[in-house]
Amino acid sequence: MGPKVKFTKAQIIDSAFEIAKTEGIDNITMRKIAEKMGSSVAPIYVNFKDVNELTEAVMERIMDISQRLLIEESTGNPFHDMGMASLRFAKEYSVLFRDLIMKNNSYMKGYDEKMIPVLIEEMKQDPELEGFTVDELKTILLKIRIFQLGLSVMAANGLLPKDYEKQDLMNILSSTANDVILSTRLSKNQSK
Amino acid sequence: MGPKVKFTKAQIIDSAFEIAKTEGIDNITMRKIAEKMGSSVAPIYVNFKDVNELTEAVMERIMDISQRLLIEESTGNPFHDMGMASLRFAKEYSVLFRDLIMKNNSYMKGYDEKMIPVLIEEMKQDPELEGFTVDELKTILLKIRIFQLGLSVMAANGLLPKDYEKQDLMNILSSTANDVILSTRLSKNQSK
DNA sequence: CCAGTTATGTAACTAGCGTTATATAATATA
DNA sequence: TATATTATATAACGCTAGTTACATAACTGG
Repeated sequence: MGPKVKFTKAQIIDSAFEIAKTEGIDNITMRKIAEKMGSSVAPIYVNFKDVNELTEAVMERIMDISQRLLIEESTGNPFHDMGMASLRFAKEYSVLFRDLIMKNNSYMKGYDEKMIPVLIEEMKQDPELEGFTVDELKTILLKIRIFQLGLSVMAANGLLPKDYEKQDLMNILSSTANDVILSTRLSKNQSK
Repeated sequence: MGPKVKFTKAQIIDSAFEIAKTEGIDNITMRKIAEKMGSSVAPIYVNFKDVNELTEAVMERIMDISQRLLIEESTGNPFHDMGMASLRFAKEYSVLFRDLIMKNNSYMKGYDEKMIPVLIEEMKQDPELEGFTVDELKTILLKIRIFQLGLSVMAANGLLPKDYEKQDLMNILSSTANDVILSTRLSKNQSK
């Protein structure tokens, strides 16, 4: 019904994603994508209504990646998995990470709000966290999430000591998690 | 030697800062500033070579503010002061905070690097931190700085529980600081 | 009071953006 | 094979930037 397709939707998203990954989401432009593909802007407009629809597609691609990272790091320990996935994302896609955090975007917010009750449930099953009230668990989780975010932001911005590797990041994260848990347990027992 | 000055350098920076504060640093434009002042762009170019020189001036203004906050919160306890100042900045200037953190800017980086040795020295004097090695103090400080950054990012992005006030922020910060210190001391004693 | 200086306004130039109108050519179907 | 379809290229339109050229008018030193 027409000539052969030279530039597919997937290629367009790929190119747009490359730009977003290196220059940030706001720097996606129709002309840059076209140049990257060696085409004009015409094929883009055949596949996408406008630039918003295209950036939406790129956002979905980004969410897929963060989902993939979470699966790749899956060990069954939800703290570890989320921490590792978040840190990998912050390090491997630091520009995008900054974009997402900075944009205060609804993807992340909704994701968080869905994950918190799940994590609390997981925590209830964890023998290491036995004996805590739900409120205590919530506070522990909040502290760990705050720390993890701070760590990810530092990693994305190169604010950590030069020789810090991924393993060091995980170590300091789990070390601090232990600090919080241990300390909470102590003050709990003391007040008894 | 010429007509009266109607638009001073200070006024220009003020207007630019207002725009930055509400719309972000990238949204400073010559025409917007002019409109805010009720002038043309001409007075701006008399006072600044180009838009970069102007945004530099705005950055300095922002640094002045963060400095002012630090002084206003000064109680002698460096943890408390930095935490409070950072949290106030994140809450009162959330757009700017996001710009600064996420831009990976050299101001912050240099500031951090200068502050760390100072804080370590202060920590050495703190009776609550007696008996720790310098390496232990460094780890404690790093953990607290990471947590504080995460907390500030959450505050700036409205990611914390709805009813969280400034006092709650300080409470969770100092609570976590205590967790870290207590836990570090325990594991230190255990290994003896 | 005159001349030079300069603060300001106006309008234009350039560049990059999203978008669209038009032309062209390749393909499938009838 | 002829025609309708459609993927692509080109170029233009309108918009918003930063920047600058030019005109105007106010002030000051002589």
